[in-house]
Parts: sequence; C-alpha cells; structure tokens
Amino acid sequence: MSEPTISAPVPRGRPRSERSHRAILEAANEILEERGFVDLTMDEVAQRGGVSKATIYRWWPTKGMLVFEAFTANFLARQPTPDTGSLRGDLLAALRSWIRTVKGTVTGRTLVGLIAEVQRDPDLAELWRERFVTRVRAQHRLIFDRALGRGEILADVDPDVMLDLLFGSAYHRLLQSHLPLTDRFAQAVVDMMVAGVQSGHAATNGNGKKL
Amino acid sequence: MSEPTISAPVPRGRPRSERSHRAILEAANEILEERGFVDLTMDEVAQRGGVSKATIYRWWPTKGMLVFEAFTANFLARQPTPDTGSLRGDLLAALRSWIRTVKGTVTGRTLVGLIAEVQRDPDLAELWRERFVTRVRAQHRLIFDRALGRGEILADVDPDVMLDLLFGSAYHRLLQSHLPLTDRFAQAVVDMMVAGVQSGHAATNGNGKKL
DNA sequence: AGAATACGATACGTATCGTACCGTAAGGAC
DNA sequence: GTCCTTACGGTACGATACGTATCGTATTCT
Repeated sequence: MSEPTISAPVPRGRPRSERSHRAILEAANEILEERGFVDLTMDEVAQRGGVSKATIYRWWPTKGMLVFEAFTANFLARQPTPDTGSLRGDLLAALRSWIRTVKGTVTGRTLVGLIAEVQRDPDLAELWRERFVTRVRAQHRLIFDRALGRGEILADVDPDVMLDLLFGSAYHRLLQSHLPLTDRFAQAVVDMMVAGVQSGHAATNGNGKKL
Repeated sequence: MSEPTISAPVPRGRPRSERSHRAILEAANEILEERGFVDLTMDEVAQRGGVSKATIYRWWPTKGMLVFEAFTANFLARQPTPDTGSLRGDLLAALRSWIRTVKGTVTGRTLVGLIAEVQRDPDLAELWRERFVTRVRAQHRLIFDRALGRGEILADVDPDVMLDLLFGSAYHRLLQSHLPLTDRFAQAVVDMMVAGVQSGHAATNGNGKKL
C-alpha cells in the first residue's frame, strides 16, 4: 500500500469527525423519507444532524451531491443479479427487483428527484454517470454474459441496447407516470425481449432484415 | 379559452392583448434557444417581451406552464407518423423523427428541462401527461393499428408496452447520457421489437407469419 | 358615463442555495 | 508542553429568482 513516489497522505490537523459525517447522511435520509428531494433543505440537514452548514459544504459541494451519496449505497444494495439459470429468469428478476425498489417507495421518489437534478447540474450529471449508471449497468451486463455462455443468445446481441430496452421502458413509466409499473408490464417487456433475441439475429447492430 | 357551457361568452372589459400573448411566447422561445430552461427567468421574459410580469402570471401560473406551452406546439408538429407500409418502417420512421428532433437541439434541451421540472411540480405533471404524453402516444398508437390491419402483429400485442420499449429506451439515453442516440441504436431497437412480435408472442396461437 | 377587465411598472415577500467569518476543538510535529 | 494545521458549530450574509401585491392607466362593452 505504501507508495514512495506519491506524497504520503500524512493527516495533519484535526481529523474529520466520523460522527458528523454519519449524522449528516442520516439526517439527509430521514428528511428524504419525510419530504423528498425537492423539499429537503440544507439548513434542516444541518439542524437535525446537529452540525453546521459549513461542515456539510466542506465535504459535499452541492445538495445534489449529498443526496446522491445518501441514496446510492442504499439503492445499489437492492439490485442483485442472481443467476436464475435462464435469460428470461435473469431479466425478470432484475426488472422485478428494480420495480420493487422504486415503486411507491422513498427510494423511488429520491431516484426521480435525483434524475431531475442531474438534468440541471452538469457536475452532478458526471458523477451520476460514473458512479451510478455505469456501475449498475456493469452489474446487469453479467446477465448477457451468462446467456451467451449458455448459448441462449448470439454474440451479435448488443447488451447495451438490451439494457436500454429493459430499464429504459421501466424508467419511462416511472418518470412519465402514464401507466403503472405492474408485474404484467415486467413480464410483457421480458417476453418481448426474449422472443426478439431468440428469433435469430435481432438486436444486432442494425442490419435489420425483412422477413 | 372557449367556453362550451351555457354561459354566453360575452367578453366584458378590456380584451386580452393578443400582441402581448405572442410576445411572451416568442420571448420565452428565444431565451430557451440561448440559455435553456434552467437559466430562463421570468423577469427576462417580461423585459424582452415588453410586458409586465403581472401579465405573464395572469395567464400562466408558473414558469413550467409557460415553457410547456412554448414548447409543445413546436414539438408535436415534428412528430409525424407516416404510413411507410410496414411495421418496421413505421417504427423506424417514428424513432428517427424523434431522435432528429431532440438530438443536439434546443428542442431536446427544453424537453429535458421540462421533464425535470415535471418531477418537481405536480400541477405541471398533470398537464404534461394530459396534454403531451397522452397526445403523442395516441398519435403513435396508429402504427400498431395499421400493423394489426396488415396482419403483421397479433391482437395480443400490447401497444403500450411497445411504445414504452420504443421511446422508453430512447428517452433513457437522452436523460442518462450514457450512450449516444445513433441511427444504429434506432435500428437495433426496432429490429429487436419487430423480431419480438413476429416470433415469440405468436407461440400461443402458433400462427406466426412471414411477409 | 360607468363598469369590468387587462395592461405596464415596480416594489416586495419568500425561499433556499451556497459563502464568509468567528472563536474553539482536536490531533500531529518538535 | 507548545505550536501548527485542519475541522468543527454557530451564524450572519450575499445572491438569485420565483411568485404576489399595488397602482395608475388603457380598452372595451353596456
């Protein structure tokens, strides 16, 4: 671990208070549960956490960044990608986990609020892509690695397009609220995708042939 | 605007200034082009339109509502659903039109800003669903009516799920910015969907067809 | 003429983000 | 044990921008 070339990070001065760190994140999560992203104010986080706003802003540059951290670990822990033995089972399990996590939950409301904030804050957008989207997608891409290993799909199936179909349609319903995120919806999406890849050369890179 | 009820629409007092009405919408569109939704301020709309803020707020209750109106007509006019003669052609045309409208354009940035605002303002969300989402989807649902008439799909194909797959995946890339909205992407999505409806779901009846 | 409504100008209230500054606390270096 | 460095709580403040309120004026119908 010790790198002689890089300056040794010898901590000087008063160390960061781990207690305040936790208190801030816990207060943020509490307020998110009660009022959601929009109505969470930094003043209240400070007050309820028993810390000063200066301390918050010393470690998190914006409200978005703070909520991002309070949210991410919680969310990621709830998105497993178990090996069910089939592509259809894996896709359905992943989508059902996601729906269970976000539908009618604090986590879902916070996710929506963060996605909205990401559209307004370029710095947060970069963090969002690198520390959330990329991470979740890498995890879910295992589903297609396994399906390829089983011989269920061909190598020309683009996992990125598959992920966009699977979760894009779900995020769509979450954000537009035009229709509910039912289990019937999940099954229909997965059935359509499985039928698509099993028909031969679908979801390739766009050399669509006419049947 | 027009009252279909029994009350005779006899206008009393000074009529609404159509000139101010237009000036407000035009100023809003100009600022949206230059700076986007977040950095559009109501004070500047008033100043540039040569009107008072009171006049704006007399007709639009919030900034979101104003921008919604300035945006909607413009967007809807660019989303035709031409009959290309095949399901694949119709889907591809619709998705390509959408991508052309939003990718790297002011309209796309405004769309993103509005979707973000919709997540923060319940009143705007209702308007958004009723006057935008519902309208666009009704228009695009014609694609599946025609496909059904041609015998390309079975009656058990759910048009709502199909629309969520088609546009959900596209909105996903627009909002998450993890991957670009290429034409290759559009083709892959459409190929996948066409393959899905033509093979898998027909399993119940066993009369999958080829054209 | 008078009632009703819209208009422009402008000041104001409110909310909330993020920063500045203070005196103090907690560690390491010597 | 003293000095230096950094973090802390408390709080005031600046900045921005939404949306409201008020006022005198303008325009139309009755």
